[in-house]
Amino acid sequence: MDQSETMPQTDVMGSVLDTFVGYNLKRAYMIVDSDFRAVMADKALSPRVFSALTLIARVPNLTQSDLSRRLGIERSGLVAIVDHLEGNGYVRRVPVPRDRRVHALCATDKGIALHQEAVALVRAHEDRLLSTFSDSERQQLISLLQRIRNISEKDEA
Amino acid sequence: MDQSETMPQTDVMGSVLDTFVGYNLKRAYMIVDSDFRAVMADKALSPRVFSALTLIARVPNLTQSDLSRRLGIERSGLVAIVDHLEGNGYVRRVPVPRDRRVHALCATDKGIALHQEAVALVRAHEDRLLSTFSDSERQQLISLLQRIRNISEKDEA
DNA sequence: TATTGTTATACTCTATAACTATA
DNA sequence: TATAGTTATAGAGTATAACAATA
Repeated sequence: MDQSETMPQTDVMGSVLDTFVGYNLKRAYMIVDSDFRAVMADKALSPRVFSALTLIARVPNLTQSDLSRRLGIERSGLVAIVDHLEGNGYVRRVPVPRDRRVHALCATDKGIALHQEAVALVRAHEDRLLSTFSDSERQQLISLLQRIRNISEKDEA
Repeated sequence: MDQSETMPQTDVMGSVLDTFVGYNLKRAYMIVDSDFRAVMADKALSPRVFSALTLIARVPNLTQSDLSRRLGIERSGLVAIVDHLEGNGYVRRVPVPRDRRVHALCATDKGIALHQEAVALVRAHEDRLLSTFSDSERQQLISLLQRIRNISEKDEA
């Protein structure tokens, strides 16, 4: 009788958990996320605020609904983010005459400046954290992660 | 004068965000995490409870401190997880005579059975979600993610 | 003194539902 | 009716600090 059918193997060093993509994804995500927060703490930019500012700075006249779709978060969750950016003078909610329900999100000069500083800081943070990765390995990782992102876009369509 | 020095490029299709490892990591993580939760909902196993049960089932006589170090979460956060597993009869906190501070965590037969079902379900969930990945691509992704995990272990040491 | 498990607490991110004002 | 922005609320997950029991 094969014991493996009735009993899980004990694993002392390499855990079964390490064979799951999801577990490795989470652990890696938490490391990168936590380093990001440490680096950006004095700019008061969390990952989500950074992402929002980046899109607002680079895509003119985004609406909040556009932005929520792009970032994959709910409209309701975006309100606090835009409040924060507007409260610190990085972004303005500009009324749109042809549809008075929507606000166009426009980065101020101060917002553009912060965006540029922030991108440089985030690049430096990733360069340092991933200093043992070759350019090709880093690109490979990004491609594989984008494959996962694309799977879910297919499901939605 | 080079405009790229003073103005960020606008990006309409592929965003700068897509060039950051962290952003892709987060988006991919959220997709896998959300699919995991949907699949495991009727077993009431969140990712963290699944991970805890898996280690408890496979590593005999773990203490909570051991487990928290293995999972990379605080001891305080583990209490609710073990409470949940113990409350449902999957795990017992067994007193250890030689050190009365610690509890050995032991999976019950019911816990072992759930663990085995759960591992099969999680494997199926990843096989389905990553069905466009070859075995080698999947292993490559895991290896790259483990490289990130190892970076941080180095920092801790 | 240090460690184990625990409690209390708070913060971030996220989601859902319902509201309002427009269209 | 449907959509944009908003509010209220709740639920995970995480972290920090402090405590009692024990080493």
